[in-house]
Amino acid sequence: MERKSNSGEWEKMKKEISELMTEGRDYAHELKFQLGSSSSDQESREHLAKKILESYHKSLTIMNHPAELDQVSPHIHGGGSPKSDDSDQEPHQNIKSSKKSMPRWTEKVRITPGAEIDRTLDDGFSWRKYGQKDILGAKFPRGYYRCTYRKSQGCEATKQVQRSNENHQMLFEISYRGIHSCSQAANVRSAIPVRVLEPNQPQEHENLEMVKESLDAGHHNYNHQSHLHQTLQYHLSSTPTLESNNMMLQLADQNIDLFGSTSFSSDLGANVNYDYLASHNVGSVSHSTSNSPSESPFESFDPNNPFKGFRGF
DNA sequence: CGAATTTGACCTTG
DNA sequence: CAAGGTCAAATTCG
Repeated sequence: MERKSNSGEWEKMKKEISELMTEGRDYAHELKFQLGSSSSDQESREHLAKKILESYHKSLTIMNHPAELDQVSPHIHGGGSPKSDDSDQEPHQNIKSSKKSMPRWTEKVRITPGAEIDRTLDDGFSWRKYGQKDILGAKFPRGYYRCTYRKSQGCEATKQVQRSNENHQMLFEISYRGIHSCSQAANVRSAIPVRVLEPNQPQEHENLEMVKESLDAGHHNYNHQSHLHQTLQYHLSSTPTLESNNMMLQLADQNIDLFGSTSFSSDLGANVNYDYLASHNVGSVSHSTSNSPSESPFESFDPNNPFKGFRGF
């Protein structure tokens, strides 16, 4: 065998592949999510599939033709076209974890009237709102939140909360970015995306099921998924902070598996419908302040009742 | 009075 | 350039 070249080249290649694979994973996450969601169009799914294939292709190309590294693999970030090279001007150094590489995922939370919102929308983390923006085509503004402990503990986790256009029930799309590194991460159970399925799922997934299966076929190891989840919880409850963070990063890599089969039935009653993940929270910082904040479109459903005394875990 | 939110300006990105 | 994302001063909350 021919060792390709110096170790620098190898490292570079390794990094590129890693990024590509990460990108592919993220797209796969999104696709997986959309497959499980009733609201996603064929077009975006195809787009995602294309992106995934692209990632594979590039990775393979790099491995087979390391010389072309520079051309093949620009840079990856979610959502956009694979162009742009930030090799030139860098306004700000990304010494810290660049946002690009942060794990991202989205969940949808539906709330039917009568649900205990305050409790339902609380993922256990403390969030601090830092912005709100009107989004084109969206009826409600999008809220931007970051971890309360960003300053004190350098926790970079953020999330965006978007209420979907007027539906009968309130539907929120919550996008998370970054993993909590704050001390809260050790205490919050579901800092990791774990899918929660409702018993009465829509019969939407008929056509999708095939695609889904073909996806799953790639990593057909259903059984250890729940094991993974258990491992996670174990770590979360037994490990203070940073370790669990690493743990979660690893797990973030395995989300695809987790989504596949891990399922709970919430004992919250029929009011709550988790479309995706287990962790969520719609913006209202329910830990230190405001319970019935203002007339923000998010809290506008203001439950006159804080439901402070819900049963513990 | 300190902490959280609001909100318009400013920065980034496609 | 426009849409999205973030900053930060002013304001509100507890």
